[in-house]
Amino acid sequence: MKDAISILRQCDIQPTPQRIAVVEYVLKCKTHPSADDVFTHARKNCPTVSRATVYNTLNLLVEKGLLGMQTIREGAVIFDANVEKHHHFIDDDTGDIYDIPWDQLEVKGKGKLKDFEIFEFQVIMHGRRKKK
Amino acid sequence: MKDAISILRQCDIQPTPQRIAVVEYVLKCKTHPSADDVFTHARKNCPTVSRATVYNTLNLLVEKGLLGMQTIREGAVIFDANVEKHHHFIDDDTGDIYDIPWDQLEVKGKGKLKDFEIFEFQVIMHGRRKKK
DNA sequence: CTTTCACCTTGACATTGTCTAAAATACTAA
DNA sequence: TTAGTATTTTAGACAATGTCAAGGTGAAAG
Repeated sequence: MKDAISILRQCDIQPTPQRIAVVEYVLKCKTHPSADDVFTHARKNCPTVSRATVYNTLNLLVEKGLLGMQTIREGAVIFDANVEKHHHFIDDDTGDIYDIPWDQLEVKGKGKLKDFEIFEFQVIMHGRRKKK
Repeated sequence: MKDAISILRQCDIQPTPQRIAVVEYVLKCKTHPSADDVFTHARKNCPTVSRATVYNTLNLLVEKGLLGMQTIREGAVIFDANVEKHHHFIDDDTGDIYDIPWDQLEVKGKGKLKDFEIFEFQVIMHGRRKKK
């Protein structure tokens, strides 16, 4: 992955130490962190970063298309470094969220919804991940 | 629709005036109200009902299967008097949420997800409702 | 009448998220 | 370099969502 500074520059965002700390965590995070998760981890590399800056930076990244935002869990929005289209599976036991590749599922019948213009869609599944 | 008192009795919930006010609004509501919406409307019929009682009653109804709960909108959980399986369409302009009948869409490929045991799923769509 | 029990209310509390004012920092131009 | 301007950051206030505990109310049973 490109380094945080190039990524920010490429999107016309000034790379400050605070933003770098946020980007370095959130864009290489394999899980689906909440804003507070990002705040906690960003503090490790940049102990002075404030909550407001974390929120500002996350919103900036989402605006620029570098980060996905999902409202599939109760209580807090979660962020997703994977900005490719994909579906989501939520393990109800652990709360873990898994990305499901876009081409694994096919949704048929959207053409029948004459009253609706669909910009985007996804399948949300709940269940339990099988033990290996 | 059956009256609120019978519905509550049928589920072994004591029908108090507060609970009746909540049930009467939320179970005949065609939209997808938040807990606060329910609170506001229940107050009209029962001006002393408290926020805590509204939350308690809503959680009871969800437990008993009389009410659906969805976490598809930012900021607050929404409730759904329609407890049949269905999909959801969210109008990004207005924030309105529409139920999409279950048999209008078909999701194929779930069998390929060998690592996951799916309890339930739905399609969430975002877009704009076409003007008539 | 008193006890008991379920219920309700109030208010405290934690969490998420936004906003503002002021301080700190970083660019720009002479 | 220095002054001036623009951008960022911070701390704290604030509002909204939701849960919880403590105490109050009221009805039924003995």
